This record gives sequence, structure tokens and C-alpha cells, in this order.
Amino acid sequence: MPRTDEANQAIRDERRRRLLDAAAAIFARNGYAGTRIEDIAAASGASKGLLYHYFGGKEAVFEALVARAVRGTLRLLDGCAARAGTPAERLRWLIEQEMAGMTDDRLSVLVLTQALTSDATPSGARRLVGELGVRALDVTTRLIADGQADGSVVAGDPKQLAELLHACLQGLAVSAATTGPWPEPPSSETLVGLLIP
Amino acid sequence: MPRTDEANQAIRDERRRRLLDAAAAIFARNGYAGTRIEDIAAASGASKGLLYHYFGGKEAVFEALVARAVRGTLRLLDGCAARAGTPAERLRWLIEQEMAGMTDDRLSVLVLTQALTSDATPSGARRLVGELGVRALDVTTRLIADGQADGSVVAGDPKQLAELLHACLQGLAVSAATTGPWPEPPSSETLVGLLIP
Amino acid sequence: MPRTDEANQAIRDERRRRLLDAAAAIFARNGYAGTRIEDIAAASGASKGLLYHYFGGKEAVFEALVARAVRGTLRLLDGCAARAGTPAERLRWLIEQEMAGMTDDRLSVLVLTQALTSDATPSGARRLVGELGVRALDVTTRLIADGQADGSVVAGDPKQLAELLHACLQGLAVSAATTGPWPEPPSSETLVGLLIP
Amino acid sequence: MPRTDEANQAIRDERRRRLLDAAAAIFARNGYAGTRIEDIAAASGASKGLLYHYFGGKEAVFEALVARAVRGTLRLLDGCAARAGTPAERLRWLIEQEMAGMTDDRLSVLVLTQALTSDATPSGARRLVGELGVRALDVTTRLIADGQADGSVVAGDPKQLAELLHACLQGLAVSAATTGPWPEPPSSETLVGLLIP
DNA sequence: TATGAATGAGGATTCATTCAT
DNA sequence: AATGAATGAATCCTCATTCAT
Repeated sequence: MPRTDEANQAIRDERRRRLLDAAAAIFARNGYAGTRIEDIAAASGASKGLLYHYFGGKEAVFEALVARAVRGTLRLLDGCAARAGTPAERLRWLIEQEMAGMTDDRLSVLVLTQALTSDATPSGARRLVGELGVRALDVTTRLIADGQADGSVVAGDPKQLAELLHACLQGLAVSAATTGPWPEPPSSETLVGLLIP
Repeated sequence: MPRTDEANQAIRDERRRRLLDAAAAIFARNGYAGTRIEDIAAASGASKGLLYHYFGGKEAVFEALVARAVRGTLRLLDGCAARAGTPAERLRWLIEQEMAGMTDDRLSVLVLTQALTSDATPSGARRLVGELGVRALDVTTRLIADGQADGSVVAGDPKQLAELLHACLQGLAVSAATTGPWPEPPSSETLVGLLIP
Repeated sequence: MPRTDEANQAIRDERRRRLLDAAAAIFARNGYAGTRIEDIAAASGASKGLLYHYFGGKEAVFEALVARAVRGTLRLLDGCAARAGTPAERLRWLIEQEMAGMTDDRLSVLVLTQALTSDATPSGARRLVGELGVRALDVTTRLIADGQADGSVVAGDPKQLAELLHACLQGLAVSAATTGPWPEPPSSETLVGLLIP
Repeated sequence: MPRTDEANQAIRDERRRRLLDAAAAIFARNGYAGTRIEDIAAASGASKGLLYHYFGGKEAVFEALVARAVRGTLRLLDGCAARAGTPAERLRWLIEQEMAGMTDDRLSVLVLTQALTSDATPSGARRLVGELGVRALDVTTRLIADGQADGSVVAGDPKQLAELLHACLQGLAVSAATTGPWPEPPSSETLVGLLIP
């Protein structure tokens, strides 16, 4: 009896996930241009050919990877939007979640940073990351503006404050991913204090 | 008659500077692996061969570039150390200088970030950046500790606060270099407020 | 389905042999520095890339070639050592075999000579040829000394006679390979007469 | 008062000689293709430009070098032709002279061998060496034939014997130049014995 | 589905040669 | 006459991609 279609699909999904995991590690370390398809194949224990079966090319692998990382962050933003509580409470939650993510999934952060800082990355990936940035900035700007309305967030141009927050978060993420895991990660409280006195 | 040695030296110095300037722009945009020697040559108005005449190879160009950027930051740190004033004043000055540098010389920041975040980068450059990081952290940690002693800086582990500060500064620098020049750059005051209430 | 491992190995062995054969012809004619990888590839009917796939670089191709030629000569020396008969008979056999080899496999001789006479040659290859020379000299010196003991070989310092013999053999080999095949190759008898009256 | 034309010419000749001496050493070690103009310039203490002033290019330097070496050997052949004595005596003298030359001027020998064994050498040089070879073979063949006529030289086809002799002489020359100076050079007597019992 | 041999365009590097001074 | 900065064609080498099995 042949495998059911569902079983086949499960096998495919599992393979795909493994290939992407290997790709994440390599792309994160070497950047898009510095990564060789062969390295990903070797790291995932599969052959080069298989990567082409599943993804179609180097660009496609990178874009799939970026898409996965973007989806994760979007989930976070959606979670924040759906959340109950005062603006300050939700802002605090968002910051805490992002800082927690840095230590859990540092590879994604590096991949997103690579995509952001280098013109050599495929345009599809660039676009995805750009859209994510806009989305994140929107959510945060609104949250800050709402917080300022009820007096719980410091004064200042909400968009600039949001940009400052995200720049700091990204800097921390790169720092976390680069210098190895912090022995004790910096408390999110200090960063929260930037906005919420 | 051949040129005098001084004339030759002047030609060499000028050429070298122009090549490095062109290289900074290209490396900053495309990363080490994503940059083609030919692009640098074209951007500087010279031939490929001349780059090899002056630097010996792609790695050497990148390292020379990183070395130049590192020297600039070291000058800043030395300037801070030589400065009069309370710890809080000197900390504030350092932050202001670094944020000013982001808008003046954004290329260097990107190049340093590339060197920091990618394993595909020449090892000599990696080392230089690593040493710079350690140095900067040292200076800042001491400044924070001194500031805490006289009560002008917020409480907390000085080294962690220093790491937080530098992560935020780097995040801002990348953000500044990536998103184009801010219409109005974020006031350094907000970031200063992170440490100095 | 992928090929079986044996099938792959067979393909690899066959390809490798063909690439080396082509390389021998080109290196012999043009020397190491004067040979272009592309020429070897074209002569063997393969692509440039495949040479790198199999050997890893120009130096490695040359060394593999020299190693093959050295192995052939070592087999001859071992054959001589294992042979029955008086020293004079075995010496005669060795000379005859070497002179026969010149016409059969003139390419190897030229490659070995290139490796011997040019510093521009990869050091690995230089070493191999050097070791072969020492070995050949040892065997011949002993053979001559033994022959002198039973009076069948002319008097004189055995090592110097051995050097003379090998120099003449190499000169003949180069001459044979360079001037095209002799219409009638010089009889080995005359050269034998140098040592065996 | 400007230098006289003769003085200028003397300076030029001296320069030229020094450049050629340096070129001989480098070409002998590395072959034509393996030699860089820059290396010759460095070894001679002059600039690249000067080599072009005096010779016009890499090929011309090599050809000048080969021409010089060929002239030397032709002088030897002429000397032999002009010599009094029996054929056997003159043959012996020629062999002795050539073997003496190996130790005196080993660079020339290597350069001539490079020119002979590699297709990558300039055609002008190839032609010169080829003509020298023909000339040397002619002289020796005649000498051997004459010697056979009066019974002082071994029997056999004179041309083949001449080829054998020259092959051996060249082999010895390469051996001499390659293995470093012999502690005690092989006696020319043994080689003479090849032809003259 | 899975493999790895094979290709070739692209990019790094070398080096003979030119030329302003 | 002499120098060495500058060029670019030629060459080495890499690696994304294809495809027979």
C-alpha cells in the first residue's frame, strides 16, 4: 500500500523545514552573497540537487527563509494588536517579547539584518523585510501616540520614538547574535524605561 | 628623468585615499562577498590592476578600509578619555559625537557592521573590529561606573548598561545608514536619558 | 534514482585518466607555467570546471601527473631489484627498459624533466622527482658496484658512473621526445658499452 | 663637456650585459613562461622600464640571451674545426671543452634546454637553438666519420653516434646545472670512451 | 524523489607593456 | 636615460545551475 498523500506531504514539509534550518545557519553567518548552495546542502545532509527540487534556486531559498522570519514577527505584531490592556502595558509586552525572541531565534534576526543592510540580497527578500519594517513602525507609532494621550509614555514625536526603539531593538538583536548568548541578557526594563518613565 | 620620491609619494597617497573612498561606498552597500573589485575600480575611476598595485587584493582593501574606520572611532574614544568634566558630561559628549558621526560618515558604520556580522569577512578585519568593540566597551563601562559613584548615572550593572548603549548606538547607525538620512535625526537627548535621568 | 556508488566511481576513474592523459601532452609541450588550464580541458573534451572538480587546481593536476610518471619508473626499479641474473645482466635489462620507455611514453619523460629543471614548478612535484632521482641513483650505484666486484663492469667510482648513466639516459629521453620519434632509435648496446666492455 | 660617444657606448654595453646576466639567472631557473619581467628588473637592480629601453620586450630579452649562449657554443665548434690534429684528438678536445663549459656557464645550458624543450618559448629563440643543434650535429658527425675512416673511432652509423653523444652531453649539462656543482665532475674520459676505445 | 557529475558565465588575480615625468 | 604609476588582456578559479541516471 502506497503512502497516503498526507504522509507524503508531511515528509515533504519536514524535509523543507530541515533544509531551511540549515540554510538559516549558513546565511546568517555568511550573508547572501557569501553563502554557497553547496554549504547549505552539506549542512543539511542533503544534495545540492534536492535544494533545487524544493526551492528552485539560491534566491528562492533565501526568500523562503526571510518569509518565515517575517511571518514570525508579524505574528508578534498581530498578537500585540489583539491584546487587552493599556497602551503602556502592550508596549511593554511587545518589547519583552522581542527581546525574548533574540535569544530564542537569533538566526532569523541576523538573516533579516543581512537582508536589510546589503544591496546584494534578492529583491523579493528586500521587499518583504521593508514591508515588515513599515508594519512594525506603524504599530509601534500608534501605541506610543496612544500612550502619550493617557500620559503613560514620554513626550516627543511618536514616529521618531518608534524609530529609536526599533533601532535599539535591532542593535541589541545583532549584538546578541554576534557576541554569543549573553550570560544574563540585559533586562528589558532599561529599554522600556526609554519610553515609559 | 623619473619623478622625485616626494612627488611619487603624493600621487600614491592621493590615489590610495580615492580608492578607499570608492571602496567604502561599494562595500557598505554590498558587503564583502557581494562586492566586485571591478566595481570599486570603476567607481574610483581607476583600473582593476591599480587596486592590486596598491593593496594586493580584495581582502587587503577591505582590511585597510576597516582599519581606517577603526582609527576614526579610536580617536573619538581617546578624545573622550582626555576630556575634562564629570563622568556624566563626558558620557553625554561621547553619545553626541557618535550620533553626529552616524550622519557624517555612515559608510564606515556599515562597513564595520558588515565586518562584525559576517563570517565571510576577512579575518584580519574581524579582529580589528573585535578589538575596537572591546576597547569601546571598556571606556564606556568605566565612565558609567564613575557616573554611578557620584549618582549622576542610573543604577545597574555598568557592563550591561554599556552593552545596551552600544547596541542601541549601532542599531541607530545602521538605521541611519540604511533608511537614508533622517529628515530630522533623533535627538541624542532621548538616548542620553537611558542612562542619565 | 541516483547512480550507484560503483557506477560513479567508474565514471570518476575514467574521467580522471582522460584528464591526466590530456594534461600530460600539454604540460610536456609547454611546461608548467606555459600551460593554460583551458587547453588541458579542451584537449580532454571536458570543461575547465571539471578539472577543478577532480584535482582542485593547476598545481594538483601537475602533481598528479608527476606522481603517475614517478610510479611508473619506480615499478621499473622494483622490477630490476626483483630480477634474477648477474649484475651486468640486470644493468643491461634496466638500460634497455628505460630506452624502450622513452619511445613508448615520451610525455612522462618531458614532464619529469620540466619538474626537474624549473623552479616555477609546484614544490610537491619537485619533491617527488627528487626522491625518484635519489632512488634510481641508489639502485644503479649498487648494481654497478656489484658488477665491478665480479669484474663485469668497468672500473671507476660507482656513484659517478651511475650519475653519468642517468644523465645520458635523460639526455636521450629529452632528445627522443623533442626531435620526434627516431627513425631507428639508437641501439641501447652503445650506451651499455659505456659501462660493460 | 659631454661624454664622448665611445664612453656612452661603453656604458650602454655594460648595462646591457648586466641586464642579460640577471635575465639568464631568472630564465634559467623559471623558464620563459615562468619568468616575470619584474623579477629580472629586480634582480638586475634596474627598473622595468629600462628593460624595455634596451630590449623592447620579454621575447627580445630571451632571444638576446639565447643568441649570446648560441654564439658561445658556435665559437667552440669553430675552434674545433680550425684545430690541428687527428679526428680522434679533435673529438676528445670538443668533449672536454663542452664538459668544462658545463661547470663554468651552467646558466646558458639551462636556458638553451628551456628553449629546446618548451613550445612556449618565442619562435626566434627556438630557431636559433635548432640551428645550433643542426650545426653541432654536422660537425660531430663528420668528425666521427673521419675517425672511423682511420680506425680510431668505434664503428656504427656516424649520425646516430653523434646524436647519442650530444644527448649525453646535454643530459650531463642539465644534471650539472640542476644538482648543483659536482663535488668532482665526472671525468670526460668515460664519455670519450663511448666513442674512442 | 534524490544524487552528484558536468557546465560555463562571472569574478579575482597576474603581468607584459605603455607613458608621463 | 630612467622610473614606476597605470592599464587591460589573459588567465586562474568559483559556484549557481542543469541533467542523466
